[in-house]
Amino acid sequence: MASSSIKSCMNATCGVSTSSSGRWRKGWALRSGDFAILCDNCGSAYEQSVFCEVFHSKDSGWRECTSCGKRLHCGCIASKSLLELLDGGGVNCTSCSKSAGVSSVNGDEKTNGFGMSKVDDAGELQSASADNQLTTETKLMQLGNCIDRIATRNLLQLQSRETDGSYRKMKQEDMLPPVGEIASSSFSTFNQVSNASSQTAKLEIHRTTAAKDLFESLAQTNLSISLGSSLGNPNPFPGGVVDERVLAKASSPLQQGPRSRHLLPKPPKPALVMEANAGMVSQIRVARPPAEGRGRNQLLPRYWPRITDQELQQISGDPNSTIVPLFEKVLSASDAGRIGRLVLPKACAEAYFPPISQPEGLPLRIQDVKGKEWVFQFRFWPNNNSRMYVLEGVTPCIQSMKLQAGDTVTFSRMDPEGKLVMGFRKASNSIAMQDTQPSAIPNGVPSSESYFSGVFENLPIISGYSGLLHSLKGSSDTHLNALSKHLHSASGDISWHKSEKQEARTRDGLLLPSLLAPERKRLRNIGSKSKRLLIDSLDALELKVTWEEAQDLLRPEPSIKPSIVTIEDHDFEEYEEPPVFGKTSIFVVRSIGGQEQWAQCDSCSKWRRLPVDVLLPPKWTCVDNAWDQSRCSCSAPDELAPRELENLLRQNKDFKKRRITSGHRPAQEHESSGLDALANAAILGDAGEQSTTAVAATTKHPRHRPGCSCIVCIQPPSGKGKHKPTCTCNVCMTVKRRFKTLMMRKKKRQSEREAEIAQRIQHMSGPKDEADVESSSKLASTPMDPSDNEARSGNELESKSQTNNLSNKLADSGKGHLDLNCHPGREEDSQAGLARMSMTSLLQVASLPLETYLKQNGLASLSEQQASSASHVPPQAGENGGRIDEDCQPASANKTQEHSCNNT
DNA sequence: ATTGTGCATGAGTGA
DNA sequence: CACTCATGCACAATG
Repeated sequence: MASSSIKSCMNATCGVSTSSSGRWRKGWALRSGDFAILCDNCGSAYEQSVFCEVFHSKDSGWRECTSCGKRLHCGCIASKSLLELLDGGGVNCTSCSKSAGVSSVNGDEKTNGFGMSKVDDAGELQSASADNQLTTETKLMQLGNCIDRIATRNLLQLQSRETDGSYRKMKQEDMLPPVGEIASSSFSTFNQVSNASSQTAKLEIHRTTAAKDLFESLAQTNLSISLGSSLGNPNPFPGGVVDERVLAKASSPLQQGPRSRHLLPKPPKPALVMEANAGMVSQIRVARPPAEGRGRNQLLPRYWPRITDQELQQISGDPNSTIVPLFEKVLSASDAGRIGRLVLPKACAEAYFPPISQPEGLPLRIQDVKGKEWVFQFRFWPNNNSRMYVLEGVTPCIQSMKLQAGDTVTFSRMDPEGKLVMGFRKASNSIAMQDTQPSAIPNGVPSSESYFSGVFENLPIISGYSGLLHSLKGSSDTHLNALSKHLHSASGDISWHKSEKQEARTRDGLLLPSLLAPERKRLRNIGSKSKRLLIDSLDALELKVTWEEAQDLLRPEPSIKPSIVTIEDHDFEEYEEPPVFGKTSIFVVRSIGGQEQWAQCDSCSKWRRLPVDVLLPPKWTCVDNAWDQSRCSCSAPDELAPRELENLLRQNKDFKKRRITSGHRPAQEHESSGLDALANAAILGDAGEQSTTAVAATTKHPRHRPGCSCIVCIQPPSGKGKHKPTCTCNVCMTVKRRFKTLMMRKKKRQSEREAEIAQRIQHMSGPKDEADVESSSKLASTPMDPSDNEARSGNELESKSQTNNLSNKLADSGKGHLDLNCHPGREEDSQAGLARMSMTSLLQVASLPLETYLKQNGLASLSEQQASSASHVPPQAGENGGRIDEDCQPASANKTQEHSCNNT
């Protein structure tokens, strides 16, 4: 992975700047809400703010390949001629230009008034159909690419369709055969949106019989279809007749090329998913709604139904019925609120619900997926000169489905009864589907997940995000678990809508931003148009997790020595060289002493023990293991027994899980300050020591929950230096007090345990008993086993001697007794001491064994302290001592010596 | 006081 | 710029 400098966001309005010197500063290069983006070509990392759409700005210097979405930054573009400008607008990366099928895009758009790559697409189709065993991914990709392009270019043009009201009887005004005539018997895989594709394709088929041949041949490849076929309806969505206007539109070259792309609505994610009978392929169904209804209104793509066969069958329950997905809507806060009014998209209401002339409307019977029938009042309010349609009385239904804002309700019609059916999709799945589903990348590029890994194979982060994907996909929503499963069967996915594909590709390619940075289009799809819903909790999760992952992985070149820069009394390690993405490793804290880092050899996959302070390059092998000469070769045996290794990995996995889980907390929680992180580290130090090993600490705020608006949680992100070290604002004071409290708490626990252990030893003699103590201390997750401390202190004293100054200061401040609500106005010295420490040092201090910490800081031993405090501290102080009393009042009667103010 | 109802407003979006 | 629609808000109804 090439490295490059982290730079400020290129969007002038973003204002993100990480380093005025242009150098990368460890721990400061990124801040919450920012993340690195990588050039797909050279891997250079650039910083991008979450919300500024650098990549969407043509002035940014970044361009996306129109075909594959590859992002290339200006440097690459300039130096390597990586882009081919298309006549129709947009750009192609050279690889796409060279690859079969795409190279013709230019010509298509120039020569074909319909913007269809008539000849080439057909050629592609033919080529694809030449082999009925379309089993290779490449061919699927090609096919997907082809169909995708067709669909993309024509999707919008097909939105205006006119029917006689019955989806089974279509007007033949355009002299086009019904879709079914062409595709029903054969090409049964197109779903509704892809139905548009098929209809689009139909246009072409009409003109190129070769394409039809292809479809027919495709049918022989066991590509099965969608709703219609699966439910016995040969023509699931025959509403698609292209009317004259459409044809006229389609005839307009103006509609083609870049404009069409630009206009391309956010399509249903898996615009076209083929379902192989072999079961290898996902069958996410994305449907255009049937073009029927009175309104003739074009449905915004955000309302297009996306329903899987499973969902449909679940809805239907009756194999003789045909479910016609009508539309869906992501619930807004007000929809899901207690008001019980679900705002219906006007076009949908007018198209698919009974016509109402009076505002009072009429009761509407809608069946849910369980077969339960609900009656809602379907009505409208006059709104300006328009109407606003609502379903009233939906609260019970919403509640029974356990839906909330961000979840999706789907409306379908069960034919021939014409019964309305309401389904739902939980937001997690929705997001999983929308954001993480693998896309079939054209030109032989593997589906997103593999592409993910392929492009970033050197980036351990991939697995992490992959894990995130999986976790999202693995949502508990029973209605879409099947869907989630399908998401993993990426290899079979054939095609996506082009823009969708690009988005997916872009996201995938972006890696960090892709998951983290909600694109505008995507946001639009996720929820409302309102900014209020732009970031839901899961988005926040993604953002935070990714950012943290990025922080974990951005590291200096191992050989580079930093210069220390003091900024606002904070020491930063500053590097001339840009960061690299380092190899992930596993940190463990052994109860028997010391911390360890374990890394896996890229060559032999053996795990090697490393010093904790070692930063590894992205590629690392045993040969590079300069720290253990006995294991500096891949031939050297594993140091870990399989069981130990398993344990190690499992704990690492658990840690990641915890991390992801905690990522569900509001963004604010992640934005703990450096001191907060330190305090948290202290906590995690406790927690981590509760087992034999502990994996690295997190900066998450452990004691606050979603919605917490406490002074700590609401503080700004770290790294921006909004609070000076001498700042005595409530936030800073609270954080500092908290840290001290935590240290004291740790100390107290330690002393209690030590006393307990001493007591046991006293009562139980003999080596067996000692062993029991040892084991029980581990099993009972007793942190800070004194023997451990002794064992570890030796190691750590040396390596962490640098932290002694800080520790002394911490200890000084810690000598006082704590009251989190007091205002230690004369704390500045200790604060300054804190602030001057690098985060690394702070974290190290926080993870020091208490005994070491106390010794280093000249504190009395625990037993001594206990003895002395016992004589001074009133009984109630002891009762409170175990908890952090952040809320205690300065004037509290509880204000014991232990909690007395530091400013005394 | 709480909940329900209907309308108004304005951000966001597509054409 | 017109339109959609999420939500705010005032007023009414109800407990």
